[in-house]
Amino acid sequence: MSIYTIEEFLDALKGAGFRMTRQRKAIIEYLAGRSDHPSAHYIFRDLQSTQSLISLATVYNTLNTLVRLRLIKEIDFEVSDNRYDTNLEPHINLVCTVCGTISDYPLDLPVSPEALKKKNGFIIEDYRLEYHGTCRTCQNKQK
Amino acid sequence: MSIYTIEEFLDALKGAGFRMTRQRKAIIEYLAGRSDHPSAHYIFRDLQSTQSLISLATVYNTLNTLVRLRLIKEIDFEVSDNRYDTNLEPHINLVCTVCGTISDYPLDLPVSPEALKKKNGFIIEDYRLEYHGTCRTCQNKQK
DNA sequence: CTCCCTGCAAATCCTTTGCATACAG
DNA sequence: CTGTATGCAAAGGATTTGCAGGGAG
Repeated sequence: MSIYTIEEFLDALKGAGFRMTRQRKAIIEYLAGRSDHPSAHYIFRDLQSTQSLISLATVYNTLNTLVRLRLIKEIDFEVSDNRYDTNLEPHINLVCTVCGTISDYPLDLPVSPEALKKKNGFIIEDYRLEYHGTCRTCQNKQK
Repeated sequence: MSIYTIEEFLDALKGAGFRMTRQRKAIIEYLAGRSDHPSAHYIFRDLQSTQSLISLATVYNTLNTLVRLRLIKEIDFEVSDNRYDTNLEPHINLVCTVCGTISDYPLDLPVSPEALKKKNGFIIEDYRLEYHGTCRTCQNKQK
C-alpha cells in the first residue's frame, strides 16, 4: 500500500506544476488503492474497462512522471513488463517467478547511505532489493 | 572477478551437455578475465575486433545459457542494455547512474534464505541487491 | 554422420515519441 | 485564450527467433 494518500499524490503533482487531468487522477486513485505491484499494461487494461478514454502512452507518461517525482518506484520484472511500487519504505521485493506476484518484506537498508559514503565514496540516490523465488501459494500448488 | 576459473566454466558447460564451440570459449575467456560488468553489446564489440567471426545473437544465446546454468548473473541496467555479473558471492551492485560503472560491495544477504522461508514461506532461488547513485569518480568530476 | 550451434536478418515486445487535437488553468 | 496533456500510430531499441549452413563429437 502506498505511504501517501490520494490527496498527497495530487498535491505533489500540483505542487510540481502538473495539470490535474482525468487520466492522471484515475491512475493515482488506482495506485493508491492497491498494494500489489501492477504493470503499465495491467493498469491500462483495468482503467480502460472502468474509466473513460485512456491510452497506454498516457499510462506510461504518468507513471514516469510519478517516478521522477519519487512518488512511486519502478521495478524491473525480467519476465515481462516493468512493475510499479508505491511502497517507498525500505523493503525487499519478493518476486515469485512462477505467478509473478511481488510482495514486500520490510527491512532497513543493509548498508546505510552514510556508511557507504564513508567507506566507498558512493552516494546513494536509490536502491533495489529483490529476492526471486517461489511464493508459498505456488509451492502448495506444485505439490 | 569470477569465482570460477576458465576451466571450471568449460567443465560446467560440458557437464551439462553443451558443445564447446569457438564462440562459447571466447565469451567465457572474456568474462573470466574481467571484473567489470559488461553488456552483451560490449562483449560482442570486443570479441568481434579481436576474435574471429561471432554474432550478437550468439553472444546473447551463450550469456543466457550461462545464466541458466547459474554461472553468471544478469543485472538490469535501466539506462541501456542489461549487464552481466560473474561474481556469485553475495554483494551489492553499486550502479553509477552517471558513468554506468558497476562495482561490487561484499555483503551477506540481509535476510537469510532460512529465515525468510520460516517467516514468510518464500523460497529464494536468486537475489539482487542494487544501490543506484553516483560514484566517487563522477562526484569529483562534477565539482 | 548427426544434430546442435551459428550467423544473419527478420520478428517481437515493451516503451517512447511525433503530431494534431482536447482541455486544464 | 495558452500551452500542456492526450490519443493514436508509428518509431525505437534491446533481445529473441527461424532457417539454412557449418562444425563438434
